[in-house]
Amino acid sequence: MSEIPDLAVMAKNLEKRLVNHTVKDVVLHVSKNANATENGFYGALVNHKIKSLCREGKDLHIEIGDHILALRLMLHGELRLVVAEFPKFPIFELDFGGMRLCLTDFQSQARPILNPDPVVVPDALDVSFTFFHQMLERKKSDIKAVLTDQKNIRGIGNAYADEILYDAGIAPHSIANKVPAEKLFKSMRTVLIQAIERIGMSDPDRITGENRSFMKVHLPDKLQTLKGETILVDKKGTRKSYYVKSQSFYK
DNA sequence: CCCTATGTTGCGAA
DNA sequence: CTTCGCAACATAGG
Repeated sequence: MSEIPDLAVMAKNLEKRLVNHTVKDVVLHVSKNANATENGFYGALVNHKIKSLCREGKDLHIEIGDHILALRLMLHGELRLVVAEFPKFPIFELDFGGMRLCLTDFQSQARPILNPDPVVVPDALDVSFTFFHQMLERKKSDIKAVLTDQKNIRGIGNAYADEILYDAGIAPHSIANKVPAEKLFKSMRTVLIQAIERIGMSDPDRITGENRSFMKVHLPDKLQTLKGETILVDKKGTRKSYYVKSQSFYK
């Protein structure tokens, strides 16, 4: 659920809280999706300091000693910094001796990844226009499916894809290689960067959850946008797209 | 009780 | 072979 903006704010706030803390213990509560055993995480991470923490696509990357610990939140993963609490649905935790960082997920899909493979797919906020344009040229599927597929560009999910396409005035089921690439590229950056700024301002200490109060069209409970446009809903497979009539359909 | 939410995976179809 | 579309999985909370 968490996409680039929420994760970016989370990463910044967590970094403030965690840099220079030493990992004293690790607990792997749910191992089925992890790429290492509890002993593997323990050996790599314990007695090492947190050097930095950043967002990479939809993952958080924590640099600990000479290792990278990636946390992938999937749909419902949440992070909490706690002292005495033991949050429900624990997946993994880093213990700093008193304070603990807990990854939880009621669907048990969130996972810790030790030393993830180096990333080759560019992030939506790092990708060059040239690369983005060439990637779109190769795709004949729905533009929305292209934007949300992490094999193309990383970090955008169902909700922000709707917001970006609304901003660009492009209908979600347009054919990817027919849409105005430059317009879409600009909207992608504008929407994501503005959301990071707004969430950062309104939730200066947020380390979990998401803030969708700034969304303009991905509004499951509303019939109209703030501008009074009727919100249309389309279901393709089980994914819903929210958009308005004025978004052009390129085919 | 039934429905909703959606990231990711994997398979069948084109 | 490649690419696309969709079903399947996970399950708390409304």
